[in-house]
Amino acid sequence: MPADAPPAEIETARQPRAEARRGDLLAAATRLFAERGYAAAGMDEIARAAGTSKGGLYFHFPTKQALLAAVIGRAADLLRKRVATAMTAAGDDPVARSEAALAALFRTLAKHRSLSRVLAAESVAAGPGVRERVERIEDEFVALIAAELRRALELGLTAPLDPELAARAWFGMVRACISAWAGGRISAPPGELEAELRRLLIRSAGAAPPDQADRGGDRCPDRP
Amino acid sequence: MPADAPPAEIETARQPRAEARRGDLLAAATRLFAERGYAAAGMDEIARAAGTSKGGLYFHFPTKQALLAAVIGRAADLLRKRVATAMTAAGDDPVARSEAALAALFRTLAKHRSLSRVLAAESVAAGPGVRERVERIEDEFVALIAAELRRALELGLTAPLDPELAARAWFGMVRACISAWAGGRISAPPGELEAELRRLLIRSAGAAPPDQADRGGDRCPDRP
DNA sequence: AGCGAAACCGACCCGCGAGTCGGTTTCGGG
DNA sequence: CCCGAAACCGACTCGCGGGTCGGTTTCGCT
Repeated sequence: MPADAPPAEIETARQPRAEARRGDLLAAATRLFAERGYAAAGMDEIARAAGTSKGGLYFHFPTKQALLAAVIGRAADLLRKRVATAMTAAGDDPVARSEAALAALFRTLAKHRSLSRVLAAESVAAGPGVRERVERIEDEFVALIAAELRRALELGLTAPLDPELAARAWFGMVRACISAWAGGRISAPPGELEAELRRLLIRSAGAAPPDQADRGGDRCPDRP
Repeated sequence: MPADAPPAEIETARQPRAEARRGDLLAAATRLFAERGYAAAGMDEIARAAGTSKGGLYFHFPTKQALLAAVIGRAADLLRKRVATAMTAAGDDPVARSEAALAALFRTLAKHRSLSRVLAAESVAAGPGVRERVERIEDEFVALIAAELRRALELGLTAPLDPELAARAWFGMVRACISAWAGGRISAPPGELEAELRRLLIRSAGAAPPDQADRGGDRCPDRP
C-alpha cells in the first residue's frame, strides 16, 4: 500500500561483462560483510574474492559505503519482490496475506543467510546514513504487514491489538528465529520451524487459522 | 540446563579510585560503542569521554576487544540479576514466571537503551570470539524462558508448542520492539508498549492470563 | 582493421587509530 | 614523612587498509 519503494537502481548503459562483474562483486561483498563484518572486510579482499582487483572494484563502486549501500539495496529489492508476489498470490484475506508475507520473508532469509546478517548487524558499524537506510527498509515491511493487520482488525478477524506493534513484533520473531537457525543454534529443519512459527503468529493475533473454512490463496504446504 | 553463568568478573584487590575509573570507562565505552559502533569509536575518544587518558584506559583494559568484552559482560550481569529477581518474585506459576522474565528484560533494556545496541549490533563487528559470547548470553536467557515454558506445557497451561522456539521468538519480539522504540520509531509510551507486548506473548502461547483471567475478547486455547 | 571508450589492473600514497613506553602523580602503610 | 607501588599521563610508533592514478587490456563500432 504505502511502500514508496525507492526505484532500486538506475541502470545506465553498461557492457554485459561489466554487469556480470558487478554481480560477482556484490555477491562477494555480501558474503564477506556477513562473515567478517563491515569494518573487518577489506576492499582488496572483496575484490580478490570476486576474481578481480581493487581497481576493478573501484571502477564499479566509488567508495566502501557505496558498496555496502548497493548490497543492502539489492537485498531489499529481492525481499520486496518475493514478498509482493507472495502477497498477491495469497488473495484477499488479510490474515492469509500477512501469513504469506511473513512466510516469504522467512524463506528468502533462510535461503540467503548472509542477507539477514548484513541487514541486522552492519547498520551501526557503517555511518549513520546506512543505519537509517536499513531502518527504513524494516519499517517498510512492518508497514506492509501492519496495513493487512489493520484490515483484519476492522473485519473482526483478530483479537483487539495494535497493528503497528504486532507487525513489528512478528518481524522480530521471524528475524530472531532465522538468525538463530542460521547460526546452527536451532536443530529443527526449516520447514518445521516455519510451521511452528506460523502457529505462534496466528495465535498471537487471536485469529482463527484460515485453514478451516475459506482458504483464500494459501498454496503448497511445507515439504518434509 | 539452567544458565551456567560464567562467574562474571574476578575482582582483584584494587584501590577504590581505580574501581571508580573502571566504572566510568565502562560507562563511556558502552555509550560510545552504542552511538558510533565498535569500529568507529576510538580508544582515545573513549578515554577522553571518561575523563581520563589513553594510558589510563590501557592500564585497565589490555586491548580494545577486552574492553568490549567487559562491556558485554557487565550488561549480561545486569540483565541476569534483574531477570533472576523478577522470576523469583513471580512465584511458582511458570506462565507468570515467563511473563516476569520478559518484562524484566523489557524494562532493563528500555532503561538502558545503549545496552541493546551493544548486544545487538557489535557482535559481528568485533572478532568472532565476541559474537559467540553474545550468542551464548542470548541462548542463556532463551533457555531460561524455555524451561518455564516446558513446565507450563507439561502442566497443560499452554497450547502445544516447541518451548525452545517459542522462547526464542519471544526474545526476538521484545528485542525488535525495544530497538524500534529506542530509535523513536514507535510512538507509544513504554508502559502501553509493554502491556500490548505482554498480551501478544500470552496469546501466542495459547495460555490464559495467569492471575487476572479477565479481559473482554480473550479466548481459551483452541487445542488442549 | 583500427580507433576510442569502457573495463580493468596493481603498485603506491597517506591518514588514522590501536597499542607502547618512559615518565609523573597519587596513595597506602610503616 | 618517606618510600614503593599502584594509577595515570600523552607523545610517539607503525602497520593496516581505504582510496588514487597512470598504464594496459578488452570490447563495440564503422
